Amino acid sequence: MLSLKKYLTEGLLQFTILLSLIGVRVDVDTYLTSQLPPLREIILGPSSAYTQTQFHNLRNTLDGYGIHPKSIDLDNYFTARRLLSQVRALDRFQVPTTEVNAWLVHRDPEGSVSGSQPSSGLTLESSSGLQDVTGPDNGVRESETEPGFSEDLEDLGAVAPPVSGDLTKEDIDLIDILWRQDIDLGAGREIFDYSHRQKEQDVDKELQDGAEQEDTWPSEGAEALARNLLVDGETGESFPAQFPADISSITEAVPSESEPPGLQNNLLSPLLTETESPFDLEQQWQDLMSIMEMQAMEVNTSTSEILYNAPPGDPLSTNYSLAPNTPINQNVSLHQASLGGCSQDFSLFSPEVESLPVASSSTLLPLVPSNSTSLNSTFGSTNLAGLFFPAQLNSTANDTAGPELPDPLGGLLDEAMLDEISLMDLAIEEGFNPVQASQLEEEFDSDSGLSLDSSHSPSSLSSSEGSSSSSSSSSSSSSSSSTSSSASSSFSEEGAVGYSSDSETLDLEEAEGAVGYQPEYSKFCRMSYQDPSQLSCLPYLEHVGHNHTYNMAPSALDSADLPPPSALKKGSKEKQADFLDKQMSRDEHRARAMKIPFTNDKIINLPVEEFNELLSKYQLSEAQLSLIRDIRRRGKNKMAAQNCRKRKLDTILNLERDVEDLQRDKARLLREKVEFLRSLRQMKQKVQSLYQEVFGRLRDENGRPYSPSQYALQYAGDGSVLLIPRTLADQQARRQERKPKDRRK
DNA sequence: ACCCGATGTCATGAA
DNA sequence: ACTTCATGACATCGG
Repeated sequence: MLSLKKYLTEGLLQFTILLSLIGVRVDVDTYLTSQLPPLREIILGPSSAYTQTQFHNLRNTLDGYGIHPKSIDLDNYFTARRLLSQVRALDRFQVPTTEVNAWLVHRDPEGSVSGSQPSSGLTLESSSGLQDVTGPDNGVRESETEPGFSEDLEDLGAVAPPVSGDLTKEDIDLIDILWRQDIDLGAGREIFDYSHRQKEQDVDKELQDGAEQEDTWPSEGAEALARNLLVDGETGESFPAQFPADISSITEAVPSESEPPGLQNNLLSPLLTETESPFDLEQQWQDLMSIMEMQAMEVNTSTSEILYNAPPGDPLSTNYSLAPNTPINQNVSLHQASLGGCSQDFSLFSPEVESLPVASSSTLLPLVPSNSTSLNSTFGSTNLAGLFFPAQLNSTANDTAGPELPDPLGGLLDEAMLDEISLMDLAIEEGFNPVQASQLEEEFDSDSGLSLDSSHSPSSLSSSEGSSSSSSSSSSSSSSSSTSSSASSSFSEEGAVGYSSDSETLDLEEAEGAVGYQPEYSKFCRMSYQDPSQLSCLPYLEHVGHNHTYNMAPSALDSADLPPPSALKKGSKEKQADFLDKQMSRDEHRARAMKIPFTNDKIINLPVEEFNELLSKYQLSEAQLSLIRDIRRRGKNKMAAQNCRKRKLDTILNLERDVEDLQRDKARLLREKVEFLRSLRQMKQKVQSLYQEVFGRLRDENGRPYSPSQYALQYAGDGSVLLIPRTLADQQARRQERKPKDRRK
């Protein structure tokens, strides 16, 4: 029952958290499931975590709403999906190690492949590790995961110092921080702004240095983050600069590397593949589109200059500029980049808009490569990547698309994202109240703590009761189990209290770490163990029974059962003797006064039949019989009371544990949410960059670039990409923006 | 003297 | 009807 209850509660909690993480959007599953396994493997590489996901279920639900396998969102999608799977797994049972492994596997390939994203990979891993911490092995996990996390943070250049490894602590702080972040992150614009600015500031320099990027990124990324953050408030409207900057940065970065085409492919392909946003793809896309549109509107002038007027020295810039001229492989690249999934989300454009751009080849001309059939075909197939890739690159891009998941751009973005995340994490951790963490830990170990305390308290008593040692083993074992339940079990089941020294040693050994965590527990344990009635409960322990203690008192009873005084410890001996004398239950005294021929233990613990037989053997007066019955009643009630109290304690302890577990799970889920948001940001950034590239390559009939202020790209539900006037785009963007907000409310 | 925790006891209800 | 158990309430005891 308890397990089931716990399971349900945890499941509900996790589910709730999951919903919140997803942004209360249930369609996450659809996104996740929509993805094709092979793609996943290609992109992410083999990972146990991914393999376990069930595609078929989700696919069914997709029905035309699915994400294109090659869509840019795949990466985010997979991550989200992985997270979901993990979350779900949590409901059933928590296998920390597996989770951690999954993260590592997933991220390593990216980091390694994309030199530009080392930090991101690290952060992801670390975050995942932290998240995974939950579970029975908390301590171990924490220890294991945290180092990585801290490292990641350092790599990222995170300002905040690594927090202690305590998950609980982190979890607590994380929750608050994450929630705040959610609010902040919820807005897609911020992300974009951030990404743009980063690109502007950092990408240019860092991208150029292929190998150096990794090293430089963390610090710069952090700076960029800071800048972005500052700007974010404003960014809703300050996009203009970003647009050009991004493109320029990309162009520059590509040339910097030895092989521009390869780089481009890497960049594009990874971007496309990596982005997987299972959850709020629609929303994300909408936000992205709106942002992009806004940016285009505002920035177009500047962007156009930057994009089209790339620095002469930059090969990339030249390539890009040329790219429009060479429509060749755009299709291919586009397929890789596959925006199809996105296109659905971008349903913003009305049929009108679509018709316009499509109809007018002039507007779309740049997009429509000679090779490519129509824009719709290329884009519809979900490939915007082609647009981004130069013709030269395109060929390579196609081949490499799968393996090259990590792209320079993605890496850059990821890093930037990671920086933010790391900062967030740090903040969270910092926010984490050490006291709380310590408390959590103590609570965690409280069980063991109980066992220890129990052992101690009994020890003093044990001296008095040498004979009880036999029972002690059982009691000790139960206490040693360390869980409150165990303690309870010892009471209820055996009723015998472990007074023997053995029990103490065992408890100590087993409960080592937990010692002294919570005095309360110790008290509880002691209470439970102490009671003599427990001993008396067992017939075979009668001689040792709780009455037994009274018997032991030298003066008190003349019963032969009493253990030799020698057995008692000297110090405790007298003490106990006095105690026993005084304590000698009133019933004991009364029984003695009434000259009852048998021990109270027997009176209390004998089965009814035997008890009746016993009574029948003696000629007892009414007063004696009455007393005996009262003794029996009181004795039993005493044990019952003890059991009841023990039960209460157990329930309380269990509840505490459950609370701790739930808190841990919550913290982990929040962490996962952060990571998910991170991936979402990355995706958005990638999409934005792609958008910029595509738009930048568009040329009108005269071969001149379109003005971002006048035109914008629209993603149709069918996967096609249309070039439409700004006014229309803005209108559509506004419409879509409203919907998501309304949903949330 | 007072408080508090532990324990015992009683009354009551349920099984 | 009797016994046992569970539990709230109260009393007691010792620190």
